[in-house]
Amino acid sequence: MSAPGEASKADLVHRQLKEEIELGELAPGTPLSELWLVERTGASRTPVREALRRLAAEGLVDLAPRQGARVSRVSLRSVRDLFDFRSLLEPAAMREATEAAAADPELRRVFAAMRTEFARTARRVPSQARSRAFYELADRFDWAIIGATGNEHLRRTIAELRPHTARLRNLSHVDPRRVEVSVTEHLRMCDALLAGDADEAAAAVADHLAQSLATIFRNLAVGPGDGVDLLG
Amino acid sequence: MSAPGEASKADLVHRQLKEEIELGELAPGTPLSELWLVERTGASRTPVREALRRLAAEGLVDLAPRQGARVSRVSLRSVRDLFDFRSLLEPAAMREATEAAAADPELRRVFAAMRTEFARTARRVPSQARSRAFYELADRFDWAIIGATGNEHLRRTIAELRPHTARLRNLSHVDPRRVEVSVTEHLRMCDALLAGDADEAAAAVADHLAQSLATIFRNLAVGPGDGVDLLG
DNA sequence: GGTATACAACTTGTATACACTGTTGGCCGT
DNA sequence: ACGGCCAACAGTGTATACAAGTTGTATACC
Repeated sequence: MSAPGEASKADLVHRQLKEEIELGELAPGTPLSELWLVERTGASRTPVREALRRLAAEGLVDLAPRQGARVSRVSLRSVRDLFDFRSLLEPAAMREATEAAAADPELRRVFAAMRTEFARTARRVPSQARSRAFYELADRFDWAIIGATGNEHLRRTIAELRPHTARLRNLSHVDPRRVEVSVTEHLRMCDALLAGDADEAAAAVADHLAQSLATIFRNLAVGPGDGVDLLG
Repeated sequence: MSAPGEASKADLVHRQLKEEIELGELAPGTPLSELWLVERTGASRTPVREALRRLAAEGLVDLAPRQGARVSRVSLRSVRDLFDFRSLLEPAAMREATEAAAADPELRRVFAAMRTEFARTARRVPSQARSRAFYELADRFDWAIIGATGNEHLRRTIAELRPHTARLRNLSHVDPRRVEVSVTEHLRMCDALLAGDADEAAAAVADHLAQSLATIFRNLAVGPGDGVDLLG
């Protein structure tokens, strides 16, 4: 309790790198030499190594045994895989959250408050600030869903996918019209969840994911072939 | 190709520990001091640490920040979570495998051969040897399904759950009658897969998992409460 | 001119020494 | 006898030195 940091240097390096990869500041394909990270972070090789291994386990870094680490690349294939997988997991999580909310008034209150915030966001004029505010709110919503998920495996797996999704958002530019639609999708999810309608809530998540994927593909569609790496 | 080991010491330690945990030789709750593992494995602390972190990421080891690692405990809750999660993932994987097999004659041949082996197993007299042979075959079947899964996330996640399942099997004793039923369940899966009936294949997996869970709960049911740790 | 080979720089893999924290047992005081 | 304090210990977190492998380049040879 008295620990100055509570977090080890490995934690700090891990968090910092994860954030930079998520934000796209470290572009896909960027080589991550341990020594370079040592200079950059001030930590020694041991915690840097640990952070790299963790990132590799999360799929944010590609690790080649004796030749170093790179920020993982993003292919059209990997995007499709990611969203297919999310489409499998997140409706299930939403179902659990819906049932949890039905049984827990406090949780219901939290989601009701978020619904109000989404509605308020919907009425704001489109702007970069609104987009930022929306995505920040959507993040909190997602975390609330994750938190309401009882199944440890499901919770951890979904949480591990989030940085990938966030990175995609940050690598492609935000489309204001997409925000418009996404707000209404979130309202639909909130309504179903608050109504205790698990099927509808799950369907809402699935639709939301399908729409997100379509938008991302539209904004990313560039390369000649399918297996082409987008960035890096 | 000329590398003497191809595998780093961290890999070796990781693999060894994983196997020992899976087999139950290292019981849940067993403290895993780094120094003890250093003596035990002959490697130095660095690879030992890396192996421990990896095992922790896989959920086979519980890591308490400044006080060491223990083999992760198994609770009724964790068993339920595991099987609920598998029930979400594996039918989806089976669907993918079914479609892959429909499109790939070579793959179909592999599964047909396995079906034959399952049938042969069914005709053997019940014995410990048959049980071992069956589980070895079932393992190969599972890996074939995993291998036929196109989605990287799905594949990796399912693969990561396998050691947990195997450990449960090894911690509870094998029930010969369960083997009997499980063989027929696998035959049903093979038939559906070879017939290209994805729905039936998925349903077969779901039933198989439900039966497995029921058996494990029957064989483990002991403790007073729900949250009670079984071993360690 | 092209190819093979030896070398050099750099990278990761491993071992070990040091720093710091949490725990445990005993001791003292009450 | 019981409870709290303190010190020795054990264990992890970190830094760094050393070993081994890989890649790219320059050079010699065909």
